[in-house]
Amino acid sequence: MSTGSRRQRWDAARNHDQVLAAARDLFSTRGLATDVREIATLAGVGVATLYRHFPTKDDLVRAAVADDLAEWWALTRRAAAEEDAWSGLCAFVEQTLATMARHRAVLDGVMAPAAAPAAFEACHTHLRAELDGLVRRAHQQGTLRPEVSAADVSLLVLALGQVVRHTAESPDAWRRHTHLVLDGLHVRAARR
Amino acid sequence: MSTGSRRQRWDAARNHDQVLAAARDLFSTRGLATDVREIATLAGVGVATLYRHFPTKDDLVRAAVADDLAEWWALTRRAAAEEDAWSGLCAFVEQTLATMARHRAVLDGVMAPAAAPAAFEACHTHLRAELDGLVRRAHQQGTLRPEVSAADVSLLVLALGQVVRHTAESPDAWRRHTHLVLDGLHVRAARR
DNA sequence: GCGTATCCGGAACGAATGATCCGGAACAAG
DNA sequence: CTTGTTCCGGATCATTCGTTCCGGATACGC
Repeated sequence: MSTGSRRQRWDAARNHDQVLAAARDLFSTRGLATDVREIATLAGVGVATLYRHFPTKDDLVRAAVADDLAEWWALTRRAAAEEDAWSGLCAFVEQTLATMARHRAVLDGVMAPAAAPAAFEACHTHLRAELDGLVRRAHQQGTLRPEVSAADVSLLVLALGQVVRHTAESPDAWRRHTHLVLDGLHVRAARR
Repeated sequence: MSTGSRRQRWDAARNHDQVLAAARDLFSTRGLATDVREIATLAGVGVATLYRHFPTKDDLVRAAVADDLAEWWALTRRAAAEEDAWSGLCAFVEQTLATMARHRAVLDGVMAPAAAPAAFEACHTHLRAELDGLVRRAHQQGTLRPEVSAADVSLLVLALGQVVRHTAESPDAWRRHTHLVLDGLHVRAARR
């Protein structure tokens, strides 16, 4: 975890890691609005030290969520590759929301209309890109209602993020709600 | 519109009305985060005057949204009284979202988890109360999928509020999306 | 141990924003 | 017009939060 760059003091590297750990902790439980001072305090460090390692709060956010975003994207890529596009779509949505539920900063960053830090620039693009193929395949397989576009699903994810925010303490609640809504977009054998 | 209280200077009453009008304007277009100074400026008045008439920003918000909330509640009550519970439910949701789309402060106030000003205290309660009856009747009439509870619809409204926020410029977009999702909760003749 | 380059921590800055103060202007009564 | 009450407006306070500064402490090479 410590930076491999040469010529750095031992305690500096330790502080870097402690700040990063504290940032991950607070950002994931309290969201993007977390005060930088709190992070520094939890890390047992002064604000200046924090800023020495991460010149901007945005940099800190980026570093704190990088792993989670990477993991999220890996999960969604896997979901998008599923043979059955419908179950892939469900997995995609559920894993996206699970990521948001686990890491409130991701929730904040993805859901914020425009005030989102640069750390989340690529998220919407990524979302749309993966969804495009998945939705197309689901339409081909006839398991997704034909009026539903990729943009619709993308919006739906943001909308369900709001559900996650209001039921953060019980994962079952948002999961149930998500399945309820997704089920409404499903074309079952019983219909038609 | 001017306060009926006796013994008030005419310019004070005029200022009261101008502040209220400015507040309505900016709160509805920019949301709750609007700076109080902007409102005062638009009203052609100093901040102190604003605070003289509305001792707190929260009071100002309350006054600015009171009519809209009343109108919203009237609309939803009417929707809740419809014979066909399903179309009543759809009207309920759509009118709620239309209110939020028209008045961003209402959107902010209702969607905010806990930071909502006191002006929106009763909203969730009201929402739930009206939805309870509506959902029960829809279940009796067999037009709403049986797993869907009033709490689900309540959450759904908040979720769709996020859609409104992301498609604020085009009312068609959120309306279409809303119908898409609602349609998924509908029990049609074709199913079962 | 000692000197030096590196790093640290808390105070302080600057901007945003809700709220208050006070000298003076505007209105109403006679 | 005079006078006294009411009201006004901009400066100001207080708080929050991202960010920077600087005197002092610390680790590392010898």
